[in-house]
Formats: sequence, C-alpha cells, structure tokens
Amino acid sequence: MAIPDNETRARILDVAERLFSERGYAAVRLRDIGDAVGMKHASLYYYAPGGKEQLYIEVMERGFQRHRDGLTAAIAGAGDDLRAQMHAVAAWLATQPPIDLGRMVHADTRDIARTRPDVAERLTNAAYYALRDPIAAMLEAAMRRGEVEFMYVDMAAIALATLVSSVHAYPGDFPAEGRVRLAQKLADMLLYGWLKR
Amino acid sequence: MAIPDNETRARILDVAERLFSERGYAAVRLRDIGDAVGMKHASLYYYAPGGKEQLYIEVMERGFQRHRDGLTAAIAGAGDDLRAQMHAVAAWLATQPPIDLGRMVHADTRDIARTRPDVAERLTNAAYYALRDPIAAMLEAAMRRGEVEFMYVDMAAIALATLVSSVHAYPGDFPAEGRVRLAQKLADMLLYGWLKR
DNA sequence: ATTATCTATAGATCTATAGATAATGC
DNA sequence: ATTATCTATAGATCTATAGATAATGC
Repeated sequence: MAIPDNETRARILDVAERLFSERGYAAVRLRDIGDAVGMKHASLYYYAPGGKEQLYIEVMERGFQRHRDGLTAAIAGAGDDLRAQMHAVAAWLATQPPIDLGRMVHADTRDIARTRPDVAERLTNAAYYALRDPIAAMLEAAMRRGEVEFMYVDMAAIALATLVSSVHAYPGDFPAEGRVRLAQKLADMLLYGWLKR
Repeated sequence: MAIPDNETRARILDVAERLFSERGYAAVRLRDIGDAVGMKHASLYYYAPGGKEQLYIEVMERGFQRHRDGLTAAIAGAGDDLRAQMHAVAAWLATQPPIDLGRMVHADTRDIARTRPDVAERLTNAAYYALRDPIAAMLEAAMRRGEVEFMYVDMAAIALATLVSSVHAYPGDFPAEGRVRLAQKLADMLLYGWLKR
C-alpha cells in the first residue's frame, strides 16, 4: 500500500522536523508529533510506516538539503557585498528550525548508530556540509576580492553558523523580526573582526 | 539511611554530568551512567536515591556553579589584558562539559517542567547567569578601560560563550590542547570585531 | 472499495524497588 | 551490623501493529 503524499503528510513532516530540530531525537515522542498535528500518534504510521527513526532520518536529510539550497540562494540574492551576504545568512538561519551540530554528533546520531551506523555518519556529514559549503564559498569569494583573510575558512564558516544560530537558544516568545535583527548583530560582531584594517 | 558521600559517589556525579551535558536529559539512560562508571544501573540508587531527575538537577546545578566560579577565577587570573582574559574564558569552556543553552530551554527543562516547573525555570536561569555574569563583568571592565564598546553587553557575553563552546561540536578524537587553541582562535575572531579602531 | 482516522493492545525499553549476597568492621 | 553491590522484577512509558469505524468515491 502506497504512502500518501498530500498536505497532511507535509504537515506531519514539518512538525516532526521542527520538534526533532529543537529538542533532539530522544526528547521527542511520537505522541508529541501527533498532538502538535492534531492526531493520535498511532495514525502517524499511516503516513510514516517506517516509524520514528525513519521519520527522523527523512525530515533531517530534507532539512539539510533545504538549508544548503536556502543558504546558497540567500547569499546569491544579496549581491556582492559581504555584509549583506552575512545578514542574509543570519536571516535564513534565524528563521529556520535550528541545526545543532553538537547534539547531532553526541546524542541523535548515537541513538541511530546502534542500528544503522552508516546512516548516522551520513547524517552528521550532511548537517556539517549543508552549513559549511555555502558559507565557506561565500567567504572564499570575499577573500578573492581582498576584503577578508582567513587561516581556516571552514572554521570561520561554522563559527558564523553557530553564532547566529544561538538566537534559537533565547527564551520562547521572541518575535521573528527581533530574532533576525539579533542574528544580524551577531554576524556583524564576526564581520568586524574579519575585515582587514 | 544516609546517602554515602565518597569517591564512588563523586565519580557517579562526574560521569552523569558529562553525559547529561553532552547528550541531554532524555538521551542518557541510567544504564549509560552505570556502564560508564562500571556498575549495574540499579546500584546507582544507592548513591542517588532521588533517581534520574534528581540526579540531573543536582549535577547540573553543581556544574553551573562550577562554571561561574571557574570563569570568574580564570578571568581574574589573566590580568588586565582583555585578550588574555578571553583566552582564559575560551580555555575554561573548551575543557569543561559543555552548557548547551538551547537544549536546556527546548528539551531538558521541558521534561522536568512536567513535574517541577519551578525547578525547571531555576535551572534555565542558573545556566544562563553562570555564563553571562562573569563574562559580562569582564566586558564591562574592558569598556570602562575604553578598549571596547557594546550596545548589548549581555548579548556579547553569551555570544562569546556560545561561539567558543562550539568546539565541543567537532568530532570526537580531538586532543584537548587542539580544542583549547581552536576555542581561542574563535575568541579572537570576536575580539578583533569588538576592538575600537 | 478506498481513504483516513481511531481504539486497543502487544512488545520493547526504561525507571525504580525489593530482596539476596558478599565483604568488611565492630 | 553495616556497606556496597547484584539479580530479579514491578510499574511506567514508548514504539509499533492489528483491527474497527466512519466517510467518501466509484
């Protein structure tokens, strides 16, 4: 029997991604997803027969790909100005479900590695590269323009992603615009340290 | 019957703190703690009769206090140079079990809030202030010396803590010295953005 | 007949407790 | 007699499955 591919399934995937991203694999119960989507948890199996683990893998990989695409597009749409590009990165990361690399490595993928070590490694790598690749490319272009210089571009890229993602750590009832502006202020802190004097 | 207070208990608390800090409340089983300490999980109740939740609360609050004290001492021991002080902060945070504010807010304390909402809020606040207070005081002193200027000192303090703590996200077999140096490079990135020109 | 949900429950896993066992100290 | 551990198991919770039910489409 084929898996339905409709709006209800899309809503389930979105809710699952948000909850898994915010709380991590172990802290989310199928009940939480069912509650958030307005459904008994058992009914989720109609849309996700692979169960919790498969659902996590699917929505996380989908989310990493969306991050990669979204960051690339945001940077490309910001013109040739590094500050505008970094603000676009900040705005993107502040309005997406967060990627917590530390939790991915130490908690989530560890649970999954017990049964599927290859998938666990693929997930960790996908999370890392989805952030690093677009941002490092942006920084390398700025280096070629002579605006900035780095010893370790990868480290700088992850630093930017981590720092602006920290806006997700602030308590709950933050308006989205405030969160974006805050993320951009954090990005500025790094930018002013990176610019040549 | 009194709770033993000896070296075995200290080892259990240390292991529990490290695991809870790395993976979060839900992803740690009492079995994991027992395994790491070389004991059946049931035997843990001899040293921690309050069970998992109470153990989490105890080791986390202890850890926050240690962070507060350790950061204060590290800063005080680094003299009047802001860069040296920030490197001391980085070295401290890179060698301690990490404090993940985002996971504290969205996952760990949410589980605990179901039974003890007051304790959950106390924990979140303690985590936040243990990082913010010593670092913000350091930054305010540097402001008074005229070396730097901030619109939001609290934000800058948390930014530094978050950024250097990101070294914990990098894969496992990193030597401690390498991790410290990496954390200090990350601190430099912020410092150079903060310094007046 | 198919689709989308629900209720009920089996099976697995985790926390917690009870009671047994062995070693050490009086 | 006390201390420190273990084995066994109860109780709670979570994932997953089976089968019933109601609504819709042919």
